[in-house]
Amino acid sequence: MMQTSATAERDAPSVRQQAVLDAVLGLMVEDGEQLTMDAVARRASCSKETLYKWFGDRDGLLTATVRWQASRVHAGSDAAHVLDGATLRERLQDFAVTWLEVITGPTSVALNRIAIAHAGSRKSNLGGIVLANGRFAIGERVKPVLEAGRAAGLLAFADSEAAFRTFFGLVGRDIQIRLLLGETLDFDGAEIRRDAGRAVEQFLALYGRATTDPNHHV
Amino acid sequence: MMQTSATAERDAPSVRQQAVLDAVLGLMVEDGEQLTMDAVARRASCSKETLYKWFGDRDGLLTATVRWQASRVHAGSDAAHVLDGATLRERLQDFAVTWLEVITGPTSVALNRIAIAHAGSRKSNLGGIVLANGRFAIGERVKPVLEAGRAAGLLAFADSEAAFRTFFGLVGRDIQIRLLLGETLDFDGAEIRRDAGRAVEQFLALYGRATTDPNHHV
DNA sequence: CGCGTACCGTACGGTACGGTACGCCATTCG
DNA sequence: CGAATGGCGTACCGTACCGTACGGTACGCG
Repeated sequence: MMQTSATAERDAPSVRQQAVLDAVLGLMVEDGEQLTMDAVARRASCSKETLYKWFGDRDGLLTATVRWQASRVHAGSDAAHVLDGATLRERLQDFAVTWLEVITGPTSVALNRIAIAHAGSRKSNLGGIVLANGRFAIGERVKPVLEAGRAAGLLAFADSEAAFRTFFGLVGRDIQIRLLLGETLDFDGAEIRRDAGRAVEQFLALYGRATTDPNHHV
Repeated sequence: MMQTSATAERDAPSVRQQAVLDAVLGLMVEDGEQLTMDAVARRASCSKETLYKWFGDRDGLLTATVRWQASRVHAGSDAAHVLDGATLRERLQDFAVTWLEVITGPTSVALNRIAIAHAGSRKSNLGGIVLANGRFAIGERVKPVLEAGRAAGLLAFADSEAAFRTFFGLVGRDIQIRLLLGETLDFDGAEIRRDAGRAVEQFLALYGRATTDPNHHV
């Protein structure tokens, strides 16, 4: 018995399959309750049998969807090993803005809701995937910047993981849990930038050595 | 047709009803998946008919359970309007420890999972109840302390809500989302106290005016 | 003693949903 | 042009679970 496409395992989804996964995301965002296989098939204009052939079962479909969404977030590889104070501040600000934009987006909220609901049971750890591509992915990207900042004498900390976690807390605060619990906070870009700026300033106040260069404007 | 007990609405649950709600909590913690009315009836040694008579429907039972758990958390009313640096630090430390103990507890994790899963749909906002008794309740208790600290010249901030949210972020960081997503972090009391202490120090570093009294030991 | 009340245990109906089977059409390839 | 393949639509099955109905029992009260 050859599986026509073992997409459920690891392969990148085909274009048609991506359309299906986008349909799943759409349904998640609209109403996480009626995320049924029939609804997905209807929305994606495909048959349920195809869904099962491609993704195995419902969990496989959800897992593929989470992976698909995760694969979109990755972007912007990093360079610039030499840091001055302004650049460090700028990089941190970028991370904070990006992170806030992600977690306040309806897709992230819906996806995290599904993953958290699933985390109660044991099978198919969506939570692990979301964590790996969210919290941990951003951590692995921020920590080198922090360490570069330390190497440049701009930051002082012993444990980069601990430093990142503080940064994480200063940026996110109570926003994610409030959104997940159903509160409707509306963030425009200006608000996010303001929040991110405050978080970066606070982080630098806690961990900055030279209080960043004095001739820093705006 | 008189309802024998309109408990579903607002009254405090009877002792027998509390036992039922504790059974629900037990099932939530053990395995949020099989939280079925049959399972609750079996666990609580009562009939399903009684469940429906007392709580109306499944959502009513869940809502009553969330309220019941929420009613337990409230404790320790506050006094001490005059603050010195050591007392302020101690109060904040207490709040941080209490909060960390709550959110890392299995009951809180299970309850938040249920509420978040429910927050996707519209009906019966468990999320609102959890927010009101968790995030917002602790906020309303911390803010007066912060304001007293400001009145005593120990803290400097414009918006007590914003100051509290920073405190919240410094204390919780990524802990809650990681737990909700299924990661198994084990915190003992020592770890929690260490974390709380770090958060308080960082908060005071950001918002403290006089760096708290110099002859503060321990 | 007999009756009502409250509750337990359980069986049942209705329904929603995951998963499967099958008929049909379109495209492609020999 | 005929056959095969892939996929859509749909009907169908089994099951899980919500909500209800019903029989049986213990207890209080006239």
